[in-house]
Amino acid sequence: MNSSETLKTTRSRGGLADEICRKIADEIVLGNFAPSTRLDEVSLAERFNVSRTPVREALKQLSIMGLVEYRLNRGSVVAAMTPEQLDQMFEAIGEMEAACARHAALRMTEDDRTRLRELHVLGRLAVQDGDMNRYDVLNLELHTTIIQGCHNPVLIEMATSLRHRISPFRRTQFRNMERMGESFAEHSVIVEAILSHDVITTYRAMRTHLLSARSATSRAAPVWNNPAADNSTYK
Amino acid sequence: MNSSETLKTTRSRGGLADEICRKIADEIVLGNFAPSTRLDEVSLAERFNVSRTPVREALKQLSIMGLVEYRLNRGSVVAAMTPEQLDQMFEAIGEMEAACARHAALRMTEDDRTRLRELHVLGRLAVQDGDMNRYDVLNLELHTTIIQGCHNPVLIEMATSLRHRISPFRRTQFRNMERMGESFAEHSVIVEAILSHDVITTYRAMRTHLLSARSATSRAAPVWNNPAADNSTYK
DNA sequence: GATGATTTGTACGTATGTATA
DNA sequence: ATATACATACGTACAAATCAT
Repeated sequence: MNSSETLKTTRSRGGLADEICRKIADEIVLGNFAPSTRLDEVSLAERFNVSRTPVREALKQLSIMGLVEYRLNRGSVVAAMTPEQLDQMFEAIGEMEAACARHAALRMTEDDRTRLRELHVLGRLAVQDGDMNRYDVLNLELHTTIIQGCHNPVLIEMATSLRHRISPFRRTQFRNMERMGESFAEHSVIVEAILSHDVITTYRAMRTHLLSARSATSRAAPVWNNPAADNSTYK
Repeated sequence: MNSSETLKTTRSRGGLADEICRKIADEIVLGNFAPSTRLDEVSLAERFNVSRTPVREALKQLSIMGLVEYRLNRGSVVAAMTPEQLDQMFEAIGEMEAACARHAALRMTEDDRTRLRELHVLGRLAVQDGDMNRYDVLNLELHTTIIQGCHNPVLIEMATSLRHRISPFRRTQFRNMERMGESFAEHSVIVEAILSHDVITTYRAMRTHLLSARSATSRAAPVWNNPAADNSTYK
């Protein structure tokens, strides 16, 4: 009955639906639930030791967030994307993050800027070590720092939401050293522009950077939206 | 039992939750449910002649959309915004629509451009007649046309969602002829830039335009988030 | 194409938590 | 501060729809 981590059911407060929502979202974002995976309500309910009700509410929320597709009377699946949709997502992310970065160049606090510098330095070390996994983490943190640097909760929320939506599709972004080096070089321009409050360069460099990331990821894209794909449930 | 429009329940198929969600969203966007209005589950259920279950699911969806605030164990209210939050929303909308407009300048079809021209001409007539209500409608349609002109579903969805979220707060945007005239003049620049594929002018003009709208609306902002405001339910 | 099995959709009841006197 | 009233949270039961055979 007690599935592994259900100890957490110590449950400080109610809000089961929100908790389930977060858990499923994590599984999706972390790649444990792959795109097109069927999300069966009873299985999920059993997995989390709750009834179907909070699971259903969580799935409804996730469908609005775009992480889950909700087909009527036919259950939910982890959102899948055609290469075309992925491209559109990247375009949107580029616009959002470039806007965030522009504001960040004007609004970042000293602490923000310090963290930005630190992360970039750590990124350089990761590149020198050829440690792509570590660079991937640092890359994410750097972008997060810049996004949050705009200090506009609405922009932050939108950009973060978009990042979550594509995360299941970018697990292989840095497969080769070449792309990692390019990425770092682009980061250098961005970081320097932000630190010198140069809004125009910041904006352009961030857009350029995300266009590069777009093509890099698109090239790496396998056959996701396999039409007659696996009906395999996650378990 | 049959409240006025419940005839509509002819919708044989399920999807009640989504339908309720849409209905409540409409009421909010149209201003029938004012910000800070309490959304009582049983009252809503009775109003729509359904049980509380689909209402709850709808409220969860609406909270993710940002139209409703969901406080745990304490029910839902129509999302209210402080002037500061409203300002942040406008900033985000400015970024989104400017991005949409830039893409629209490159991607609009001939039909799109024709419609843009038509709407702008109709807007001029409304200004000449001093018809603010009509201009308000045309203004909305023009912006919608531009947003959709980017032909990126993700950007369109985000921009549209933001517009819905602020709609309860902008019902008094055009109270004076002066602002209407300004708005039309700004539209002229934008429309011309789009029609001549001038991405830079389009982008800058749209940002400027929405900054103007921001200050105009902010100035008109009354005491929305009244702390000890009415607990009046919508009925 | 019809029928049974499985899964989703809705209703309702009870427990729990919050607000109020 | 305690008790009472009331609204929400979750679980369970049943109805309806889809899928497989």
